[in-house]
Amino acid sequence: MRVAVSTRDRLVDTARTYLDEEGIDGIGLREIARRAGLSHGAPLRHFSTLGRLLAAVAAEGFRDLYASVEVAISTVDRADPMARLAAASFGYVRFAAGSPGVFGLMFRSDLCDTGDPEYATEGGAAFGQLVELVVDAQAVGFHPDLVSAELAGVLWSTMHGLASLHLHAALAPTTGQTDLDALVRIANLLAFGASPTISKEPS
Amino acid sequence: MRVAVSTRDRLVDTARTYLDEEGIDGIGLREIARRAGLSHGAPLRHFSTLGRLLAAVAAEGFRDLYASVEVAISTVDRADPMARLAAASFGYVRFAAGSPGVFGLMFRSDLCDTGDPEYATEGGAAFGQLVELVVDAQAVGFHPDLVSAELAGVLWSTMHGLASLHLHAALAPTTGQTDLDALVRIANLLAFGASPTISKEPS
DNA sequence: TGTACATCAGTGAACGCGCGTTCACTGATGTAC
DNA sequence: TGTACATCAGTGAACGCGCGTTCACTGATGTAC
Repeated sequence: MRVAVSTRDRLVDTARTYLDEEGIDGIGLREIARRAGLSHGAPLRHFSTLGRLLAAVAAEGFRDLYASVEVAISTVDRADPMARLAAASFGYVRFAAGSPGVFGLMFRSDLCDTGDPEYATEGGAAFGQLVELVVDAQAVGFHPDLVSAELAGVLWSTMHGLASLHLHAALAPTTGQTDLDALVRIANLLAFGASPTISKEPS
Repeated sequence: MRVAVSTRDRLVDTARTYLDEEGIDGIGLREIARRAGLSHGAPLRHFSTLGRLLAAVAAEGFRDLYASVEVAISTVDRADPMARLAAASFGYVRFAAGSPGVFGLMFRSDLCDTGDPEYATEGGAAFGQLVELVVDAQAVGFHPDLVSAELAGVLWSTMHGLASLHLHAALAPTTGQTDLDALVRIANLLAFGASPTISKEPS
């Protein structure tokens, strides 16, 4: 079933597809318009600048990241905060692995207009989701003395670093053909002493 | 004392200074030449392409990263592998904080010609340095069952993520005015259960 | 129901920009004899 | 010591490119009366 969709949404969708298929390199107003079957000036009827368009794409990415973490969390025991936190790690890197181009864009402040309110809102929501998980974990004894946001920042950084370096293939030549999930399992082991059940992949 | 230096080295130096002062955005052959007081075509007498020049800059960056880690390590007990590993984390982020532009460039494969042998050599050396530290730590009981290169990859990723997100100011708005060393201390606490002495900054 | 007007998405030509790279050249330096 | 030649770093004009953005326009749609 095809749904009638606004040109605006189609532009964002086209950009997302381009990014994940071709990478971030050739992204631009003209290329997006070309792929959407529009004249090269058309996107500016919907976004005042390229930076705004890309910010909308990135915001959509943060929404997907949020959803990916939700999916991962839903596969483990709701009453086990540590398991949820460990699952969130998998959710994070799976999003990055599944949408490498968008993931790469989301943290490129030279491309996205980070002043866009939607960008800030969605980015904040994704981080807030992790902070909540951390707070719950602290309530059951996981480093309750640390500032939640800082602890969340460190966990986020670990997943972010794993995903970034893996996607840039910076780790592959030195660590071999290691898959990302295996590295996340190690990261969880270091941070949480994660149990085997936690490190299992959700189906 | 000023030392006579080759134009080639001056170009690399000029690029490094530009990157750390102005960021990665306006980098290019013409800008580097301008700052070095040369005509815009001159750099091509020393580097066949811009990508090669930037690869040389990045290679120099890896050498500095290596040195920064060495400095950090030298401040702790040589006979304590865990302390050395924890100190290495500080060395990593200090390099990134001190040379944010070069650090940003080093992992931009769209800008650096990563086929450059010097780039690969120096990058490999920096990672190898960390692997050696990990091997020593494993010898005294730190997750001896894990593959050294994978464990090193996870630790590298954590520091890389912290440095990247911090420099992009992605963490600042949500975690507050947190300084980088504080986050590294938390990361070390999670990974190593680091003692206060380890988390102290080398002077 | 019909007419006049406003709105606005989309078009396509044009502008101005800075880029990486090429090219023919100049001029200084080093080398062979 | 002097001459002829080769080398090569550096110059500056030029090429061709694709970019983001502007602008006057067309044509379809919606609205007021």
